Amino acid sequence: MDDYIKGLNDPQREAVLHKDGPIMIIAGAGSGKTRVLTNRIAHLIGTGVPAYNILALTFTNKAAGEMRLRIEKIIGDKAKDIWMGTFHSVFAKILRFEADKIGYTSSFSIYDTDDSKSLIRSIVKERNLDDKVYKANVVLNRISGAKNRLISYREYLNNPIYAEDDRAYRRPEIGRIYKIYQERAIKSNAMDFDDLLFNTNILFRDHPAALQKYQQKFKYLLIDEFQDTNLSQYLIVRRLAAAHHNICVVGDDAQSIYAFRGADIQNILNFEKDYPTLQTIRLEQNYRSTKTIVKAANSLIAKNKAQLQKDVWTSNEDGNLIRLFKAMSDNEEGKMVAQSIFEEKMQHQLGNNDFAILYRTNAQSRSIEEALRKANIKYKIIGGLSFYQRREIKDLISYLRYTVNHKDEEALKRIINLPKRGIGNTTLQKVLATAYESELPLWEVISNIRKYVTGRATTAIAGFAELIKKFEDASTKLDAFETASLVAKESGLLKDLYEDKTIEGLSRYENVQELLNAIKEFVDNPDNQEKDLSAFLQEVSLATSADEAEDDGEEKVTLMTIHAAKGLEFQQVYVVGLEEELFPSQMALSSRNELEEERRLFYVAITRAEKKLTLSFATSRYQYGRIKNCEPSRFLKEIDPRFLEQGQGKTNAANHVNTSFVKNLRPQRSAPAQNFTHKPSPNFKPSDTRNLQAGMKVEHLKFGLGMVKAVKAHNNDRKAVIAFEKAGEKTLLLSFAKLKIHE
DNA sequence: CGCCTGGTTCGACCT
DNA sequence: GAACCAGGCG
Repeated sequence: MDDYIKGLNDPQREAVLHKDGPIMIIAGAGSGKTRVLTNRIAHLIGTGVPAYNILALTFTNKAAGEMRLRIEKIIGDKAKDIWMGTFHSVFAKILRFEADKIGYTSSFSIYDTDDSKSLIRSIVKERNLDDKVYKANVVLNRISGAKNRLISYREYLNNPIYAEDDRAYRRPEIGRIYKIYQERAIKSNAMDFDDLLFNTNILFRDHPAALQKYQQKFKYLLIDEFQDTNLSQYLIVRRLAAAHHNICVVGDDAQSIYAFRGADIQNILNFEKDYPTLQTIRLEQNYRSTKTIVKAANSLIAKNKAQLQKDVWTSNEDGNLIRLFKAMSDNEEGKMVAQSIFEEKMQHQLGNNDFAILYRTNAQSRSIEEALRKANIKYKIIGGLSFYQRREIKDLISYLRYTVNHKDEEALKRIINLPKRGIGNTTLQKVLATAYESELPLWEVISNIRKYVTGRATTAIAGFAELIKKFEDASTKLDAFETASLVAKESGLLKDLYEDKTIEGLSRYENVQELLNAIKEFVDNPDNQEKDLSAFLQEVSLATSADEAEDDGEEKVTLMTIHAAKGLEFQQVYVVGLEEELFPSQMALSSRNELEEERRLFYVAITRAEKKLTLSFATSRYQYGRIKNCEPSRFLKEIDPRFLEQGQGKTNAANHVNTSFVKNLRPQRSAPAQNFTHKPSPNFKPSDTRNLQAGMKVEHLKFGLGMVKAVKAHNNDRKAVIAFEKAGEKTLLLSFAKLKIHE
């Protein structure tokens, strides 16, 4: 037993040794939560609980994998039998087993956000609604919000509150769209992300035998990052725990940052009501950060009203004060950060891995990346456009999805004319309309196209149907990798890419190869019990951006959003873009709840740092291609100034920024300048010249995408693209205002 | 049908 | 700046 509790403090030990009954662990930032969780699971198994009776729900699949490895180190191979993963991946797996009970087949597709939005767009169009009012994003958010609260479309349509609300926003048709969306998804044998949880609830609600089976299987439940579960997720675990009440939740209300997708702090607050015998343990000692960082974080989060009483402390050293950089522009901010990282590496013999740069939005990475590249500092970006979102990858995946599931309408739309085989939108619409009107399955219409539709494109469609039949046939005889290779080749996708000799085309080709490699690995991995194509597709659809492995052995600075940084720690952390309307974001300003969530987000960012923390903001920044003036974030003023460099005794942090750094970082002069000599043609219409200033010099001309030349101008610190010139047509000049001048 | 292009719009964060 | 769309033309 000593093995499990060696070196733990009292509350940690208590959390590990507690075995039966409900327990809630409130784990402050850096309080050794992962260690407690792993040791607790190891202890359960060590005291006789079979590994397959344990279900551990984590926030990312990567976190699950790492935890499994750590448990394996303690108890060995048995750890393989623990069910571990995200809510979505675990319950998708269960739904595959039980699909027939809820009107699906086990090869159901998982719609990603793009698929969902595309489906909504077609419904809005079919119903002749105004797509300015019924924007796909808005509608999807509304539907998603309902599903996360377990409101079906029937309930939605019958609920006067929703109807009232939608009418107030002049979107009365949302309930109808929800209904059609859902019917269409079922017809396509497809579930979106929210359906995975929603349908699990339905399964457990309507099929007591199934529920019982999983209750008996999962005798011990552990839920990590409990503060970020939504109602739908919570009800699933509550149902599962109903038989044994062995439920352990771990979370920190101060780190709840996913309210926007339905996470509900009430889950933590209500937990005690649902489990009166609940034992609550608080882990308040921080092992990660310096006193300065812990206290600064506390001083910030104290401004929030809605929170559980907690006193996070540390016995670590005081450490450095928190640095604050003020930059003139986002580009300069990048330079300061790059320069600072360079210096820190030199002074303290650190590697790139010791640094992380965190930002509020993915778009902010651009200026930072540029600066790091110029400074020759290797970096990696977590998140952003993921591998699986790339066009060529989605193309092949759509083929695979359609091969496995002929009902998958969104996949069909993507591939039916890819590569071009002369099936245009008109034809596609005709086929879809035929299927809807005669209430036939899509595949029935496509595979017997001449029976239903006449016209030129029928030959092309018949050819397409042959192709798909061939793929389907292959999938029954070959393994997932062989099938996918065949599909890539015979569909013509690979050939298209191969013939594209541009740099872009080359990398696309490589990406497809990489996807095939991934499938090969999946097939060869002995830990995977199911190796068919749909198992692979399921895994791929639910891969988190944080899951993407990228390991060429080189040390790199990590760039990511704060959301993606949850659960991670770095010796030195830079939080950039601390400007009002960016962080906190514009939209959060009007609502106190949202403002408090932004504050928690900043709290998460600060508490990622072990030794040194640097905050920065710019006084101007690009947005939608134009310059925006920025004010320092209110959050900077909320940190107790005693913990900020040069902050003694003053109240306004932003006024005593360390500016010594700025002097060394004047923008460098580049490229020979020449006077701007272009004469605007009669067609010249200056649409936006806000960034165009007197005295600007033309820096260089650029051949951009296609046939367009860009004329760029700059003076000392402003840079602007002021015109595009169409090749061949002398001087059709349009005016734009941009800051970017490189490349 | 398919390509080109000019116009328009954009509420971040993630499964 | 990028993604998406409508409209025009070969």
